[in-house]
Amino acid sequence: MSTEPSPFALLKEQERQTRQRLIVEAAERVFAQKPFEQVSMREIASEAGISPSSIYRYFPDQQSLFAEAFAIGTQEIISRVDARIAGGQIGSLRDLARLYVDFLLENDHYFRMMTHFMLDGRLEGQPLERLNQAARAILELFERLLSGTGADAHLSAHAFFAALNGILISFRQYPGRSPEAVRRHMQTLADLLARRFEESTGPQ
Amino acid sequence: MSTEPSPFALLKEQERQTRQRLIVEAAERVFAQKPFEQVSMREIASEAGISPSSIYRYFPDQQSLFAEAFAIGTQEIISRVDARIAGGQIGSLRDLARLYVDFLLENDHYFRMMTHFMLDGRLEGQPLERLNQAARAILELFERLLSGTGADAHLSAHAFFAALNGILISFRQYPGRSPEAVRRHMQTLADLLARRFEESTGPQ
DNA sequence: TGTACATCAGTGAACGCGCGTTCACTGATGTAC
DNA sequence: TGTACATCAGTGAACGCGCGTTCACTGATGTAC
Repeated sequence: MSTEPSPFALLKEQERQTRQRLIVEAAERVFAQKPFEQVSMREIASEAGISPSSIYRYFPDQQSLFAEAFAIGTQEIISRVDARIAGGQIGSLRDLARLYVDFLLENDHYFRMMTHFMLDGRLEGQPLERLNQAARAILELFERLLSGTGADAHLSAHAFFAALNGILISFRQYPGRSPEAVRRHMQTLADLLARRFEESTGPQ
Repeated sequence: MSTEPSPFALLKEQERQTRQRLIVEAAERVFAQKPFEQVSMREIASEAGISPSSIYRYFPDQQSLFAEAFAIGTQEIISRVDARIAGGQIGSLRDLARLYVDFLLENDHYFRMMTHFMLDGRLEGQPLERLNQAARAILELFERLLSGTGADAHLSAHAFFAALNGILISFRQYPGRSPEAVRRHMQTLADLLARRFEESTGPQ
């Protein structure tokens, strides 16, 4: 039925994807400046240097654009963590916790999107699938590092993952603290948590 | 300078506060039906059986109304916990964790507001003060129950509080689980967490 | 080489919507004399 | 008891705004013959 796509058609398609990518990157730059729920198509277009209507050449609606940005961020965090693991830089739960906290502090818009989707969860289809995959991948990392403790590694991984998210949310606006002090406090709490999870080696 | 307010004036003021309260309660009923960020003044007015403009007789703007609703919810959770403690129903970290998780699962709109303010933090003045007071009160509860473990009770309380919030957020949309299954999973994780914090009695 | 046609990225203007909020007004109640 | 006035809860209509999205159009590029 379908003809083999010509090299020209392929190239065109590639160029199209490149431009699509440029839009997503512009969106990420805007997300870095304000809560992403408040980001409008007009702002993203302006940042990308195109007109708002042009975005609709590449995404059917705002939802899809946001979900794509989120999916890309997810891929990034996973590949970063993978790289560190491959590089042997992550040997303990503590290392992983530290990396996780740092990444989410530095990629605030990604963190906001994650909590947004956790809270409101309007995701569907492929983007939802990607989010769940990412969560599973992270949980597996934690699980692997927890498997030596003798306790139920699966449950522990869930609790630990959730606890780190909670630290990131709960102390984000710690009254009267500078961003750097907040970061230190979060790292201290993450360390404390990791210790609690590492030291308990007894049954159950 | 100021005259003693007459009983009549006092009564009038009381009635005014009662009506103000009715508006807040209407708002809470609407919050129960949808994410509170999506709740409009028109909806609240409709639920309260008044016109939108009437709300402005009682609150200067939407922000203030929402903050008031939040402050009232905060008072409620604290007085509930206090009552249970006075009743001797809370003897362990586990009990407290369980109560906390249950309360926030049952008062979803309150939980959403809490995370909203933690994330966006547009609160100022008195409402912000109330939020911080509430957080401190809860942290003190945790701290008291953790003070026997020998570790730094203050930091542990922070970590534990944050971890519970994280559990509530991270598994809220646990894919493919019924609300009841989600609740059970959260309680399991909260229990696991409490155990980790209780059992570690060594130094540091 | 020249001409007619197809494709498609990009655009400016506009549409329709729901929102928070304001405003001029009504009508009920209480007060002063 | 009657009358003029003050207070204030409540209202319907409207304002102005910014949003996501659509639409008819332009202009550049490539293709067919």
